[in-house]
Amino acid sequence: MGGTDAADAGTARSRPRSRPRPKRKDAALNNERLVQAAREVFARKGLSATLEDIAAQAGVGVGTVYRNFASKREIVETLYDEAIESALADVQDALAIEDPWQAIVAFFEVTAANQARDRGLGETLHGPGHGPGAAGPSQLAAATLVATLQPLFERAAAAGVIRDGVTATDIWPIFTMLNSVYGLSEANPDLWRRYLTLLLDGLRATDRGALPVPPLDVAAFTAAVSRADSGTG
Amino acid sequence: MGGTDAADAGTARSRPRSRPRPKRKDAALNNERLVQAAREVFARKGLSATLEDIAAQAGVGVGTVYRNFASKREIVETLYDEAIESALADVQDALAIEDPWQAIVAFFEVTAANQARDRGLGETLHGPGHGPGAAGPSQLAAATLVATLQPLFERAAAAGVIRDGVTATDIWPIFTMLNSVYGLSEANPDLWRRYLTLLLDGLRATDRGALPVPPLDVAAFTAAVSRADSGTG
DNA sequence: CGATAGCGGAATCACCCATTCCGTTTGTGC
DNA sequence: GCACAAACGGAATGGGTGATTCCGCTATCG
Repeated sequence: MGGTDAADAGTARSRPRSRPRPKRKDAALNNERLVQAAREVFARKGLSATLEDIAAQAGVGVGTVYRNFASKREIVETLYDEAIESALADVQDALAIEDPWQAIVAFFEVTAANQARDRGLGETLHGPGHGPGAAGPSQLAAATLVATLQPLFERAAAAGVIRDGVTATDIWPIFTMLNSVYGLSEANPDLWRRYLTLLLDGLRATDRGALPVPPLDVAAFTAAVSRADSGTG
Repeated sequence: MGGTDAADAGTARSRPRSRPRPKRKDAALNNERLVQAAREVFARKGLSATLEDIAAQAGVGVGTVYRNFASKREIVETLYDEAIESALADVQDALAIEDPWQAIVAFFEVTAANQARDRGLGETLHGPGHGPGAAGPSQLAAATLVATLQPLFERAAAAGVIRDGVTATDIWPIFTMLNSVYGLSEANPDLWRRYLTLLLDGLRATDRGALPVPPLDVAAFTAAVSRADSGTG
């Protein structure tokens, strides 16, 4: 095996004197091309897309994928490294909005739109993940996200614009639901907005009575997030 | 390989005279026990549960499963044969309720509760299914279901109790969303009711403005249902 | 040109699960 | 009890999927 292929793809250079070869031009191109391809494929098919899909999309063979990345997991991490920070930033953006209710609406719309556009993102933010490889500090991330969201919800509660009893932990189930609906109809890629509207209208302060079941408390929330695995149970 | 094992398991009895062997007592028990085990396992884990799970639950070996059923699919069909009729019956029950809005609420609650209780049921009603085996006339079933639901929604629309623009095809995405949320927290098996309430309150006639995106039309609906496959796309 | 980094993609490996096979156990009829 | 086939358990098999590795071939660089 080549041995030191993947890792130092971008580092290279520092060869003592008389380095026999610099680096082939086409090889350099491929790295960039692969990242792009992976981005597209994961966005479209989710993290369970195969490396062959990605290679094909990049117009190369699978071997080349491994010359640029040590494993599938590494690709995913490369792409979705900042996913969580990005989501947290969305919360901050939302907090910057004056109107407490509009802030919440904006948060959901932006975040959902991102996840609708990029299925891999949604799966990354969702926990241990559905693909073989995926895993991560998602419990931590989720907990952080909830903590960050707290002010958004508290502000809305204080302003009386959000339904009684709605808490930040409600976002997990809500995004789970939205996730399931993003790809329902190819002909109708924005269909999810319809159901987000339904949900938001349900979240809004209302005279229609209390919610029938309490939300997840933080412990249950964390538990739910960490065992978030696909199908079987 | 007894040959004629599976099919006639429950028929027996009428042994003229001098039949070599009647049927072993324990064998008869196992059939019933297996059905029960399958019911429980599919309810808990969904249709992707393995036959080994079922065998274990029944306290027998896999071989015995095959002595009672020709294949996994046959088990599924045995158990969920009447699933669709049952769902249609729920619609009829709902139509029997005077109040048009309460009828809709009742329909969703009953149906969702059934699917929450039995994950296999939800998957069966959901289309081609997530497991290797599953498949079926689900497009047809779904179309039938929508047709059957039509009166329920039309009546509510006529009474002005349902939000403008909500149609029977909306049930597909809604149940898809609910499906994703049934098992979120083991500590909180009724959590889904919280989100169903949110959705129902969104569906109710409201002064909060129109929905942002049109629903699936019947064609798109059918398309969506038939390609309802799991993750990857 | 000649050496060789890089390449494509077939072959491997690792899992997973339905289904089949077969030696062993266990009711049954005598 | 006894003989025997029905039933049984569960290991072996077969097919499928997808990540990862290997290797002969090719294109680039000096």
